[in-house]
Amino acid sequence: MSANALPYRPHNHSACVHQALADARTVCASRQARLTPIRERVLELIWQSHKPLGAYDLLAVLAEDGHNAAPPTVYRALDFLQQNGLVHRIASLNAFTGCTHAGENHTCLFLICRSCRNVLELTAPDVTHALNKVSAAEAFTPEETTIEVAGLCPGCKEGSDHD
Amino acid sequence: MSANALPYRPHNHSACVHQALADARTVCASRQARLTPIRERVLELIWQSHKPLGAYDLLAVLAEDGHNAAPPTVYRALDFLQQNGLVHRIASLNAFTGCTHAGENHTCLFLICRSCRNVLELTAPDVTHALNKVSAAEAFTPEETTIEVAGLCPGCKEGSDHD
DNA sequence: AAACGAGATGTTATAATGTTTCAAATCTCG
DNA sequence: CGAGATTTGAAACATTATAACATCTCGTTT
Repeated sequence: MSANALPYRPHNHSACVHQALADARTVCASRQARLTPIRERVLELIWQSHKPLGAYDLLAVLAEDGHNAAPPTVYRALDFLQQNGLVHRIASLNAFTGCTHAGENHTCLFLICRSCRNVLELTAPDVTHALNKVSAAEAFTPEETTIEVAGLCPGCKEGSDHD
Repeated sequence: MSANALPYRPHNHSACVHQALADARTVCASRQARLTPIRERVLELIWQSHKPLGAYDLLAVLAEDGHNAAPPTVYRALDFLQQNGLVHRIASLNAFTGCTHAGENHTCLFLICRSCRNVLELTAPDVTHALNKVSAAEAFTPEETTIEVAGLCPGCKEGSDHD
Protein backbone atom coordinates (compact mmCIF):
# COMPACT_ATOMS: atom_id res chain seq x y z
CA MET A 1 0.00 0.00 0.00
CA SER A 2 2.72 2.48 -0.83
CA ALA A 3 2.75 4.38 -4.06
CA ASN A 4 6.22 5.77 -4.24
CA ALA A 5 5.68 9.04 -6.00
CA LEU A 6 8.60 11.33 -5.45
CA PRO A 7 9.09 14.06 -7.96
CA TYR A 8 12.69 15.14 -8.35
CA ARG A 9 13.58 11.50 -8.81
CA PRO A 10 13.31 9.48 -11.97
CA HIS A 11 11.02 6.50 -11.79
CA ASN A 12 8.86 4.23 -13.84
CA HIS A 13 5.94 6.50 -14.20
CA SER A 14 3.52 4.09 -15.72
CA ALA A 15 4.16 1.58 -12.96
CA CYS A 16 3.68 4.26 -10.37
CA VAL A 17 0.31 5.25 -11.80
CA HIS A 18 -0.68 1.63 -11.98
CA GLN A 19 0.27 1.10 -8.37
CA ALA A 20 -1.65 4.17 -7.26
CA LEU A 21 -4.78 2.90 -9.00
CA ALA A 22 -4.38 -0.52 -7.46
CA ASP A 23 -4.02 1.06 -4.04
CA ALA A 24 -7.09 3.17 -4.67
CA ARG A 25 -9.14 0.12 -5.53
CA THR A 26 -8.05 -1.57 -2.35
CA VAL A 27 -8.85 1.45 -0.22
CA CYS A 28 -12.25 1.89 -1.79
CA ALA A 29 -13.10 -1.77 -1.52
CA SER A 30 -12.29 -1.79 2.16
CA ARG A 31 -14.49 1.24 2.70
CA GLN A 32 -17.33 0.16 0.47
CA ALA A 33 -16.78 3.30 -1.55
CA ARG A 34 -17.48 2.98 -5.24
CA LEU A 35 -14.53 3.79 -7.44
CA THR A 36 -16.63 4.33 -10.54
CA PRO A 37 -15.13 4.70 -14.03
CA ILE A 38 -15.20 8.49 -13.92
CA ARG A 39 -13.64 8.63 -10.51
CA GLU A 40 -10.97 6.18 -11.49
CA ARG A 41 -10.27 8.02 -14.71
CA VAL A 42 -9.88 11.33 -12.86
CA LEU A 43 -7.53 9.71 -10.38
CA GLU A 44 -5.53 8.22 -13.22
CA LEU A 45 -5.21 11.57 -14.95
CA ILE A 46 -4.04 13.19 -11.76
CA TRP A 47 -1.42 10.53 -11.22
CA GLN A 48 -0.28 10.58 -14.82
CA SER A 49 0.47 14.25 -14.55
CA HIS A 50 2.45 14.16 -11.34
CA LYS A 51 2.06 17.89 -11.28
CA PRO A 52 -1.07 19.31 -9.74
CA LEU A 53 -3.94 19.56 -12.19
CA GLY A 54 -6.79 22.01 -12.03
CA ALA A 55 -10.38 20.87 -12.32
CA TYR A 56 -10.61 22.44 -15.75
CA ASP A 57 -7.43 20.74 -16.88
CA LEU A 58 -9.14 17.49 -16.04
CA LEU A 59 -12.26 18.56 -17.88
CA ALA A 60 -10.19 19.29 -20.96
CA VAL A 61 -8.64 15.84 -20.97
CA LEU A 62 -11.99 14.20 -20.41
CA ALA A 63 -13.23 16.13 -23.42
CA GLU A 64 -10.38 14.68 -25.48
CA ASP A 65 -11.47 11.29 -24.19
CA GLY A 66 -14.74 11.98 -25.92
CA HIS A 67 -16.42 12.26 -22.56
CA ASN A 68 -18.51 15.36 -22.66
CA ALA A 69 -18.26 16.22 -19.00
CA ALA A 70 -19.43 19.36 -17.24
CA PRO A 71 -17.71 20.94 -14.24
CA PRO A 72 -19.85 19.25 -11.59
CA THR A 73 -18.80 15.87 -12.88
CA VAL A 74 -15.18 16.61 -12.21
CA TYR A 75 -15.75 18.39 -8.93
CA ARG A 76 -17.83 15.52 -7.68
CA ALA A 77 -15.18 13.03 -8.60
CA LEU A 78 -12.58 15.17 -6.89
CA ASP A 79 -14.71 15.45 -3.78
CA PHE A 80 -15.02 11.72 -3.64
CA LEU A 81 -11.31 11.20 -4.10
CA GLN A 82 -10.51 13.74 -1.43
CA GLN A 83 -12.94 12.26 1.03
CA ASN A 84 -11.35 8.90 0.58
CA GLY A 85 -7.85 10.25 0.97
CA LEU A 86 -6.80 9.55 -2.60
CA VAL A 87 -6.03 13.09 -3.71
CA HIS A 88 -5.13 16.35 -2.05
CA ARG A 89 -6.18 19.83 -3.01
CA ILE A 90 -3.34 22.33 -3.05
CA ALA A 91 -5.07 25.49 -1.88
CA SER A 92 -2.38 27.85 -3.08
CA LEU A 93 -2.66 26.45 -6.60
CA ASN A 94 -6.34 25.59 -6.85
CA ALA A 95 -5.16 22.24 -8.08
CA PHE A 96 -5.16 18.59 -7.16
CA THR A 97 -2.44 16.03 -6.72
CA GLY A 98 -2.37 12.33 -5.97
CA CYS A 99 -1.96 11.38 -2.35
CA THR A 100 1.13 9.31 -1.77
CA HIS A 101 -0.24 7.88 1.45
CA ALA A 102 -3.58 6.64 0.28
CA GLY A 103 -5.66 5.19 3.05
CA GLU A 104 -3.41 6.37 5.83
CA ASN A 105 -4.71 9.06 8.09
CA HIS A 106 -2.04 11.69 8.01
CA THR A 107 -1.19 15.35 8.13
CA CYS A 108 0.99 16.11 5.21
CA LEU A 109 2.83 19.05 3.80
CA PHE A 110 3.75 20.07 0.30
CA LEU A 111 6.95 21.45 -1.14
CA ILE A 112 5.91 23.21 -4.33
CA CYS A 113 8.48 24.29 -6.87
CA ARG A 114 7.47 27.59 -8.41
CA SER A 115 9.64 26.89 -11.41
CA CYS A 116 8.92 23.33 -12.54
CA ARG A 117 5.64 23.07 -10.64
CA ASN A 118 6.54 19.73 -9.20
CA VAL A 119 5.09 18.99 -5.81
CA LEU A 120 6.55 16.78 -3.14
CA GLU A 121 4.23 15.47 -0.48
CA LEU A 122 5.77 14.70 2.87
CA THR A 123 4.70 13.77 6.33
CA ALA A 124 6.72 15.52 8.97
CA PRO A 125 6.02 14.41 12.51
CA ASP A 126 8.09 17.25 13.95
CA VAL A 127 6.03 19.84 12.15
CA THR A 128 2.78 18.17 13.06
CA HIS A 129 3.82 17.90 16.65
CA ALA A 130 4.88 21.52 16.85
CA LEU A 131 1.59 22.57 15.29
CA ASN A 132 -0.37 20.49 17.76
CA LYS A 133 1.44 22.17 20.62
CA VAL A 134 0.61 25.59 19.25
CA SER A 135 -3.03 24.66 18.81
CA ALA A 136 -3.19 23.23 22.31
CA ALA A 137 -1.65 26.37 23.75
CA GLU A 138 -4.51 28.34 22.24
CA ALA A 139 -7.10 25.76 23.24
CA PHE A 140 -7.84 25.35 19.57
CA THR A 141 -9.09 22.06 18.17
CA PRO A 142 -7.46 21.43 14.82
CA GLU A 143 -9.37 19.52 12.17
CA GLU A 144 -7.83 20.25 8.79
CA THR A 145 -4.28 21.40 8.33
CA THR A 146 -2.89 23.04 5.22
CA ILE A 147 0.88 23.34 4.92
CA GLU A 148 2.23 24.47 1.58
CA VAL A 149 5.76 25.67 1.04
CA ALA A 150 6.46 27.36 -2.26
CA GLY A 151 10.03 27.72 -3.40
CA LEU A 152 12.66 26.17 -5.61
CA CYS A 153 13.39 22.49 -5.90
CA PRO A 154 17.01 21.33 -6.15
CA GLY A 155 16.87 20.86 -9.90
CA CYS A 156 15.49 24.29 -10.64
CA LYS A 157 17.79 25.95 -8.16
CA GLU A 158 20.78 24.60 -10.09
CA GLY A 159 19.42 26.07 -13.25
CA SER A 160 18.85 29.49 -11.77
CA ASP A 161 22.25 29.47 -10.07
CA HIS A 162 24.07 29.22 -13.34
CA ASP A 163 22.00 31.42 -15.60
CA MET B 1 4.83 48.74 16.35
CA SER B 2 2.52 46.09 17.72
CA ALA B 3 -1.09 45.93 16.76
CA ASN B 4 -2.56 43.62 19.30
CA ALA B 5 -5.24 41.86 17.34
CA LEU B 6 -6.24 38.70 19.05
CA PRO B 7 -9.63 37.30 18.31
CA TYR B 8 -11.09 35.28 21.16
CA ARG B 9 -10.26 38.16 23.45
CA PRO B 10 -12.30 41.29 23.96
CA HIS B 11 -10.55 44.50 23.10
CA ASN B 12 -11.12 48.06 22.05
CA HIS B 13 -11.70 47.43 18.43
CA SER B 14 -11.64 50.98 17.21
CA ALA B 15 -8.32 51.60 18.95
CA CYS B 16 -6.92 48.45 17.46
CA VAL B 17 -7.87 49.50 13.94
CA HIS B 18 -6.44 52.92 14.59
CA GLN B 19 -3.19 51.43 15.80
CA ALA B 20 -2.95 49.14 12.79
CA LEU B 21 -3.35 52.07 10.44
CA ALA B 22 -0.75 54.08 12.32
CA ASP B 23 1.64 51.16 12.10
CA ALA B 24 0.95 50.84 8.41
CA ARG B 25 1.77 54.49 7.83
CA THR B 26 5.03 54.07 9.66
CA VAL B 27 5.98 50.95 7.74
CA CYS B 28 5.14 52.54 4.40
CA ALA B 29 6.96 55.73 5.21
CA SER B 30 10.10 53.82 6.10
CA ARG B 31 9.93 51.91 2.83
CA GLN B 32 8.94 54.80 0.64
CA ALA B 33 5.81 52.92 -0.27
CA ARG B 34 2.76 55.04 -0.91
CA LEU B 35 -0.16 54.26 1.32
CA THR B 36 -2.72 55.96 -0.90
CA PRO B 37 -6.32 56.62 0.16
CA ILE B 38 -7.64 53.51 -1.53
CA ARG B 39 -4.98 51.30 -0.05
CA GLU B 40 -5.50 52.76 3.38
CA ARG B 41 -9.24 52.39 3.11
CA VAL B 42 -8.92 48.75 2.11
CA LEU B 43 -6.58 48.11 5.01
CA GLU B 44 -9.00 49.86 7.35
CA LEU B 45 -11.90 47.73 6.15
CA ILE B 46 -9.90 44.59 6.64
CA TRP B 47 -8.98 45.55 10.15
CA GLN B 48 -12.47 46.66 11.03
CA SER B 49 -13.78 43.26 10.14
CA HIS B 50 -11.29 41.20 12.09
CA LYS B 51 -12.56 38.25 10.15
CA PRO B 52 -11.05 37.58 6.77
CA LEU B 53 -12.73 39.52 3.99
CA GLY B 54 -12.90 38.48 0.37
CA ALA B 55 -11.98 40.87 -2.41
CA TYR B 56 -15.60 41.14 -3.41
CA ASP B 57 -16.65 41.85 0.15
CA LEU B 58 -14.29 44.80 0.03
CA LEU B 59 -15.67 45.86 -3.31
CA ALA B 60 -19.17 45.85 -1.88
CA VAL B 61 -18.20 48.11 1.00
CA LEU B 62 -16.35 50.44 -1.30
CA ALA B 63 -19.50 50.63 -3.38
CA GLU B 64 -21.43 51.67 -0.25
CA ASP B 65 -18.76 54.31 0.26
CA GLY B 66 -19.84 55.69 -3.06
CA HIS B 67 -16.55 54.63 -4.53
CA ASN B 68 -17.37 52.93 -7.77
CA ALA B 69 -14.46 50.51 -7.81
CA ALA B 70 -13.84 47.63 -10.17
CA PRO B 71 -12.16 44.38 -9.12
CA PRO B 72 -8.66 45.39 -10.22
CA THR B 73 -8.76 48.35 -7.87
CA VAL B 74 -9.22 46.10 -4.89
CA TYR B 75 -6.83 43.42 -6.06
CA ARG B 76 -4.14 46.01 -6.67
CA ALA B 77 -4.60 47.46 -3.24
CA LEU B 78 -4.45 43.99 -1.74
CA ASP B 79 -1.29 43.19 -3.69
CA PHE B 80 0.31 46.32 -2.37
CA LEU B 81 -0.69 45.58 1.19
CA GLN B 82 0.56 42.03 0.93
CA GLN B 83 3.86 43.08 -0.55
CA ASN B 84 4.40 45.42 2.30
CA GLY B 85 3.48 42.85 4.90
CA LEU B 86 0.31 44.60 6.02
CA VAL B 87 -2.19 41.91 5.17
CA HIS B 88 -2.14 38.18 4.63
CA ARG B 89 -4.11 36.15 2.17
CA ILE B 90 -5.70 33.06 3.64
CA ALA B 91 -5.49 30.61 0.78
CA SER B 92 -8.03 28.18 2.14
CA LEU B 93 -10.62 30.96 2.41
CA ASN B 94 -9.75 33.15 -0.57
CA ALA B 95 -9.81 35.99 1.89
CA PHE B 96 -7.60 38.57 3.50
CA THR B 97 -6.80 39.47 7.06
CA GLY B 98 -4.73 42.16 8.73
CA CYS B 99 -1.21 41.21 9.63
CA THR B 100 -0.54 41.50 13.33
CA HIS B 101 3.19 41.77 12.83
CA ALA B 102 3.32 44.57 10.29
CA GLY B 103 6.79 45.33 9.12
CA GLU B 104 8.37 42.31 10.73
CA ASN B 105 9.66 39.63 8.44
CA HIS B 106 8.02 36.51 9.71
CA THR B 107 6.57 33.16 8.88
CA CYS B 108 3.20 32.97 10.46
CA LEU B 109 0.43 30.47 10.81
CA PHE B 110 -3.30 30.81 11.13
CA LEU B 111 -5.79 29.10 13.37
CA ILE B 112 -9.12 29.44 11.61
CA CYS B 113 -12.35 28.68 13.41
CA ARG B 114 -14.78 27.05 11.04
CA SER B 115 -17.67 28.09 13.22
CA CYS B 116 -17.17 31.76 14.09
CA ARG B 117 -14.71 32.39 11.28
CA ASN B 118 -12.30 34.18 13.53
CA VAL B 119 -8.67 33.85 12.64
CA LEU B 120 -5.73 33.95 14.98
CA GLU B 121 -2.35 34.73 13.51
CA LEU B 122 0.65 33.33 15.32
CA THR B 123 4.33 33.00 14.82
CA ALA B 124 5.62 29.63 15.94
CA PRO B 125 9.39 29.29 15.88
CA ASP B 126 9.18 25.56 16.54
CA VAL B 127 6.97 25.02 13.53
CA THR B 128 9.09 27.22 11.33
CA HIS B 129 12.22 25.50 12.45
CA ALA B 130 10.79 22.05 11.84
CA LEU B 131 9.66 23.13 8.40
CA ASN B 132 13.07 24.51 7.58
CA LYS B 133 14.64 21.22 8.54
CA VAL B 134 12.27 19.34 6.27
CA SER B 135 12.98 21.68 3.39
CA ALA B 136 16.70 21.41 3.92
CA ALA B 137 16.50 17.63 3.99
CA GLU B 138 14.96 17.77 0.52
CA ALA B 139 17.39 20.45 -0.68
CA PHE B 140 14.38 22.63 -1.22
CA THR B 141 14.64 26.42 -0.94
CA PRO B 142 11.50 27.75 0.71
CA GLU B 143 10.23 31.18 -0.24
CA GLU B 144 6.60 31.43 0.76
CA THR B 145 5.03 29.33 3.46
CA THR B 146 1.33 28.79 3.96
CA ILE B 147 0.20 27.23 7.22
CA GLU B 148 -3.51 27.23 7.89
CA VAL B 149 -5.19 25.15 10.54
CA ALA B 150 -8.95 24.94 10.37
CA GLY B 151 -10.85 23.78 13.40
CA LEU B 152 -12.78 25.02 16.40
CA CYS B 153 -11.76 27.88 18.64
CA PRO B 154 -12.29 27.58 22.39
CA GLY B 155 -15.45 29.66 22.37
CA CYS B 156 -17.16 27.69 19.66
CA LYS B 157 -16.04 24.39 21.08
CA GLU B 158 -17.86 25.21 24.32
CA GLY B 159 -21.01 25.89 22.43
CA SER B 160 -20.90 22.65 20.51
CA ASP B 161 -20.03 20.67 23.66
CA HIS B 162 -23.20 21.67 25.38
CA ASP B 163 -25.70 21.62 22.54
C1' DA C 1 -39.73 -10.26 -12.59
C1' DA C 2 -41.41 -5.61 -10.96
C1' DA C 3 -41.14 -1.78 -7.88
C1' DC C 4 -38.47 0.83 -5.02
C1' DG C 5 -34.68 3.70 -3.18
C1' DA C 6 -30.02 5.29 -2.72
C1' DG C 7 -26.25 6.78 -4.89
C1' DA C 8 -24.15 8.45 -9.07
C1' DT C 9 -24.20 11.11 -13.26
C1' DG C 10 -26.04 14.47 -16.84
C1' DT C 11 -27.32 19.12 -17.90
C1' DT C 12 -28.10 23.93 -17.68
C1' DA C 13 -27.33 27.89 -15.62
C1' DT C 14 -25.06 30.85 -12.55
C1' DA C 15 -22.05 32.39 -8.76
C1' DA C 16 -17.58 33.64 -7.00
C1' DT C 17 -12.90 34.78 -7.68
C1' DG C 18 -9.21 36.77 -10.27
C1' DT C 19 -6.74 38.86 -14.60
C1' DT C 20 -5.69 41.38 -18.97
C1' DT C 21 -5.54 45.50 -21.33
C1' DC C 22 -5.29 50.06 -22.36
C1' DA C 23 -6.38 54.82 -21.25
C1' DA C 24 -6.34 58.63 -18.00
C1' DA C 25 -4.86 60.82 -13.90
C1' DT C 26 -1.48 61.78 -10.41
C1' DC C 27 2.81 62.05 -8.27
C1' DT C 28 8.06 62.63 -8.24
C1' DC C 29 12.04 64.69 -9.25
C1' DG C 30 15.25 67.10 -12.01
C1' DC D 1 7.39 73.35 -15.57
C1' DG D 2 7.80 68.88 -17.93
C1' DA D 3 9.35 63.96 -18.68
C1' DG D 4 8.97 59.63 -16.68
C1' DA D 5 7.16 56.55 -13.36
C1' DT D 6 3.48 55.10 -10.53
C1' DT D 7 -1.29 54.78 -9.57
C1' DT D 8 -6.07 54.54 -10.77
C1' DG D 9 -10.27 53.99 -13.94
C1' DA D 10 -12.84 51.22 -16.84
C1' DA D 11 -14.40 47.44 -19.78
C1' DA D 12 -13.99 43.07 -20.94
C1' DC D 13 -12.76 38.59 -20.02
C1' DA D 14 -10.74 34.25 -17.78
C1' DT D 15 -10.80 30.91 -14.26
C1' DT D 16 -12.65 28.34 -10.52
C1' DA D 17 -16.64 26.48 -8.22
C1' DT D 18 -21.59 25.60 -7.06
C1' DA D 19 -26.87 25.24 -7.31
C1' DA D 20 -30.74 22.97 -8.84
C1' DC D 21 -33.11 19.56 -10.93
C1' DA D 22 -33.59 15.66 -14.21
C1' DT D 23 -32.05 11.07 -15.39
C1' DC D 24 -29.80 6.83 -14.92
C1' DT D 25 -27.85 2.60 -12.59
C1' DC D 26 -27.82 -0.94 -9.60
C1' DG D 27 -28.73 -3.57 -5.57
C1' DT D 28 -32.64 -4.83 -2.58
C1' DT D 29 -37.26 -6.02 -1.48
C1' DT D 30 -41.55 -7.87 -2.52
